[in-house]
Amino acid sequence: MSVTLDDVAGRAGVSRALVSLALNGSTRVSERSREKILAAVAELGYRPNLNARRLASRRTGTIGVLLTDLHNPIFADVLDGLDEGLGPLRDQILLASGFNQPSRERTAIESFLALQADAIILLGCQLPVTEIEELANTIPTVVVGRKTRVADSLIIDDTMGVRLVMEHLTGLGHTRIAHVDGGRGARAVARRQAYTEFMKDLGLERNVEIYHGDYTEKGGEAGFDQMWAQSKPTAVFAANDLSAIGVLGRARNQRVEIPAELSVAGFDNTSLAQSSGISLTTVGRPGIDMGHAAAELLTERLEDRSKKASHVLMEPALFVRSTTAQASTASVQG
Amino acid sequence: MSVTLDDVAGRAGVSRALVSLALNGSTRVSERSREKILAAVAELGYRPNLNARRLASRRTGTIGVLLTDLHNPIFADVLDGLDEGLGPLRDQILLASGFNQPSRERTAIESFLALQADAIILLGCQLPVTEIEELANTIPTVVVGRKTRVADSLIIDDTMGVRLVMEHLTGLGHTRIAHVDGGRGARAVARRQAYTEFMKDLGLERNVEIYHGDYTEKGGEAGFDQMWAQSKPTAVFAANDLSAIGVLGRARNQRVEIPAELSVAGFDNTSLAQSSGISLTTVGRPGIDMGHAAAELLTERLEDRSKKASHVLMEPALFVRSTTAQASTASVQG
DNA sequence: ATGAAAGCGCTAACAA
DNA sequence: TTGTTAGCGCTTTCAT
Repeated sequence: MSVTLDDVAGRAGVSRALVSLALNGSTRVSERSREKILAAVAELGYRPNLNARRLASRRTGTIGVLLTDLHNPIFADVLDGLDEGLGPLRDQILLASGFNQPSRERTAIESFLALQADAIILLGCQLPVTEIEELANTIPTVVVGRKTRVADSLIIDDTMGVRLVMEHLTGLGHTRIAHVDGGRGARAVARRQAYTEFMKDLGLERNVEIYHGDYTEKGGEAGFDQMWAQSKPTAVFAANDLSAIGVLGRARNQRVEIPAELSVAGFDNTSLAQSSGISLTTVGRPGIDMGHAAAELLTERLEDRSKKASHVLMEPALFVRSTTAQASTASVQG
Repeated sequence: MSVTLDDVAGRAGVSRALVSLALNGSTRVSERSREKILAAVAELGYRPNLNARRLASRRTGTIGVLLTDLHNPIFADVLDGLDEGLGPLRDQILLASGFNQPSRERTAIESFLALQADAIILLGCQLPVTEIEELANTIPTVVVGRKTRVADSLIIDDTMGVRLVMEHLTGLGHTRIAHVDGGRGARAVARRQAYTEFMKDLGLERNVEIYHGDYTEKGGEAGFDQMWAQSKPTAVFAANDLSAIGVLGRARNQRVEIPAELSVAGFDNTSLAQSSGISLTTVGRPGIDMGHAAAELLTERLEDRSKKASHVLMEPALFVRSTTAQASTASVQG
C-alpha cells in the first residue's frame, strides 16, 4: 500500500538502517549510498510515517499550541510571534482550537498529551488554574494570558493597562465610566478589580457600573444593551478589544454617536483595533511581541526542565485612536 | 517512564490484549475484567500513546484541516461549521495554519500526509490547482473556496455575488465603481472578471478601475491609497471583507466620509462584517453554512472514495449595512 | 560505512 | 471471554 523504509532500502540496495541514517542527516553515510538512497526516495515517492518515527524515537519534537478562541484575533497575532520565535521548531507545531469552550480545551490538551508532545503552549485558557498547574507538572507548559504558580506564564500588566485607559478617559473629562467585563475569562477579575479600585481612588465609587461580558463580540453587544437600558454613561471600558467591538456595533445600531456621545476603549491592542475601520482606543502589547516572549520562555524551559517557573509581566502601552473623545459638558455629571 | 498498556495489564492481572479490547469498547469483555481494567487505568493514570495506536491500527481516524490565514475570520467561521458538521469525528481534527504563505501550506499538508491523515480539508488555499489535484489523487480532499476538477469543492457563486453587489451600488446611483482585487488569491480572478463584465454590461467600461490587493487588511489599505491618489470614485467593491476593512481604515484616516463620500462593499459576509462596529455591506454565505456543507462533502467522499468529485456552488445573499449609500449627485459623473 | 537485530506501545488475527 | 503471537514502520544500539 504505502511506501516504507524497506521499499526504499530494497530499491537502493542497502539496509533499512542506512536509509534511516541518511534521511536523518547522519554524517557517517557515504556519498554514494546517500545518492542512491535519495534517488530511491524520489522515485518511490517515499514519505516517512511520523507515527512510526515518533514511536520509535522517544522524542516527538512536537509542541502543542492551544488557541482558546479562533475568533479573537489576538491569538492569531500571538501565534505569528510564536511561530517566528520558535524558529526551526516550527514545523513541529500542533495546533488546536478550544472553540471557546473549556471542555474542548480539555480534550485538545488530552490529545496533545496522547500524541506525546514535548511541550504545550496555552494561548488564553479558560481552564481552572489547578488544572493548568497539574498539566505543568506533567509536561513543560507555557501559559499566555494567565498567571499560575508552577507554569511559566506571560501576562500583560492588567493594573497598569487599566490605569492607562482610565487616566486617558478621566483626562478627557469623563466621570461616568462603565465597565463591560470579561466574565469568567482569564484576567477578567484583575481588570474588573483594577477598574473598581481606580474609580474609588478618584472618589467615583458611586459611578462604578459593571456589565457582564465574556470577551466575545456577542458579549460586548449584550453588555452594551444592558448598560444602555439601565444607564447612559459617557464612556465605557471593555475588558478586551473584541467586546469593545461588540459595544461599538450595538452603539452604531442604536444610533449612539461614537465618540461624541460615548467613548469606548478596549484592551489587547489587537491587529483589528489597530488598522481597521474600527480604529479603537485600546491598551496592550502587540501580540507578536507576546509570541516572541512566549517562545523564549519555552526555549528556556526546554533547556532546563527543573528550573522554577518564570513569570513575565509585560508593560502595556496606550493607543489613542478614534473611539474616545472629550466628554461633552452636557453629559458630565457626578 | 510513561505508563503503558503492559503496566495496566499487569496491575489488573489480565493480558495486554484484553486491556486493549476493553479500552476500545469491545463488548466481549466481562464486566469483572472491565472494572478491574478501568480501575488500573485510573490508578496508574494511563494515557494511550496515539502514535503507537495509529501505527498498529492502519487507520488514524484523523482529518487534517488547513486554514490558509488565521487572521481572516471567515476561516474561523467555516471551521465552526465544520466542527459541528463533523460530529463525532471532531476529536480527531488536526489543525494547521498556512500563515498566509504557500510554502507554509505545503509543509502543513506534508505533515498531514506524514501523520497518515485519512482526509484533508483545505480552508482557502493559495497553492496552484495542479498541486491540489495531485493531493486529491492521493487522499480524500475537500477544498473550500476553490474549484478544482478532481477534488470535492465548495465555492460561493462569485458571479452572482459580484452581481448582487454591483446591482446594489448602481441602484444607489454609483457609476464610478472601483475594485480592490484579491491579487493571486483564490477566486480573485473570478471576482475581478465578474466586476469587469458587469461594468461593461452597463456601458461603464471606461470607469473600470482595478487596484491590487491580496485579501488582507494591509492589501486593502494599500489598494485604497493607490486608488485615492489616482482617482476618486464614489464606490469601491473590495474582493473580500478583510480588504474592505482595510479600505475603511485608510478612508477614515484620510478623513473620507463613509458612506457619504465613498461607498464600500466587501465579499464573504464574515462575522466581523456582520456584527461589529464595522457594519460592512457585503455579500456571501454565513461561514458556518459553508462549514456544514464541507463536512457533508467529506462524509460523502469517505463513504465512497471512488465517486467523482462533487462541486457545490453556494448562492450568496446581499447584506446591506452601513458602508454604502446613495451616490451624492455632486460626484456622479460619467 | 554498513547491516543485523531488538524493540517503541499498540492492535488484531487466531487460538484456546 | 481471554491469552498468544505477530506485526505496524521506524530508530537505535551493537557488531562488523
